Amino acid sequence: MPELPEVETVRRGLLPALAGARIARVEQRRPDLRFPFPPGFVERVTGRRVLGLRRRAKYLLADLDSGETLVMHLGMSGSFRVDGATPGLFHHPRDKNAAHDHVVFHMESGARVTYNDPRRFGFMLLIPTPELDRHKLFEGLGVEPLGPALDAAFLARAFRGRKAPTKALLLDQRLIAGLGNIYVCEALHRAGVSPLAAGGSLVKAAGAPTAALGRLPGAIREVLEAALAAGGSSLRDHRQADGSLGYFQHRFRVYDREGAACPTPGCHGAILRAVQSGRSTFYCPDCQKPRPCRSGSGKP
DNA sequence: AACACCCCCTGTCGGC
DNA sequence: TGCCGACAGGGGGTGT
Repeated sequence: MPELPEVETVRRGLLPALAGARIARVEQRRPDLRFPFPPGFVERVTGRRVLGLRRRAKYLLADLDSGETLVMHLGMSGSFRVDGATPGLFHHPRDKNAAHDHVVFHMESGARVTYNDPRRFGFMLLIPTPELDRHKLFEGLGVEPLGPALDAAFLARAFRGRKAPTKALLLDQRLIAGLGNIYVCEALHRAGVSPLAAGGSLVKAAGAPTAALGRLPGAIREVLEAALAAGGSSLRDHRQADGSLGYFQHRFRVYDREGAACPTPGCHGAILRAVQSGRSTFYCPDCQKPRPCRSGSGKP
């Protein structure tokens, strides 16, 4: 499930149960997820108070009063469920997946925060809080797509001279941190940019962004904001921490819509599926042409 | 350096 | 109905 809007939605959902709360007990039900849990994981987390819950890219960061930060990544199929403290919210179908409940945080308040992850591509680490920015996982991370650093000039600098397709560059967490396969497809469509075009083709010789590249930051921001407002996308029954479903998946314009009519007004194209670096790309070949002709004169 | 490809793991879905 | 391959929101590692 988890790209930026989903991880941020999870963060907000966990806030009431975690922020300022003390972890009374931890159940770690297996030795590893994608990576082994850090040595002494249970002991280092038990009894700690959670000072705050932040997000960076697709990582959740719980700052503990021990001076360590619990770093959590949801991988492809990770999710959190909160229950116990506020009865009567929403009853999650928990039994079905209980085999994949790998970590349970029992809060002092009585709330239970359960991490479930069938594919186990997620992971948890403990890193001293002051060292986070220097840690291997974070030091190379790119800009936050909803932050002020993402603009046309930034993309022009990042894309200049690059032969990799635009899709691959937008997925590269070292450039922009937080986008995933869905929202890259959606943003490219909204901007009218071909996912197949070389990144460098969107930058003029002098290093200035083309009109097409200029539309991308706004398109990225718009689609992320809209997804956030919808509580993220709920694919494969994925739920928010309170058990509710995000509904942005109903607003996908291209993702997983191969063969459907392009939703761009006036466009008569049909959505295609392509494979780029082993992952599906969905796009409209008519309004996402390699040579952007949507604005400006269209001259070379 | 930059890019393409493989892999980790489980579940689900479509085709035969 | 059942079996089998393809594919899934991520990203680390390796080989060219």
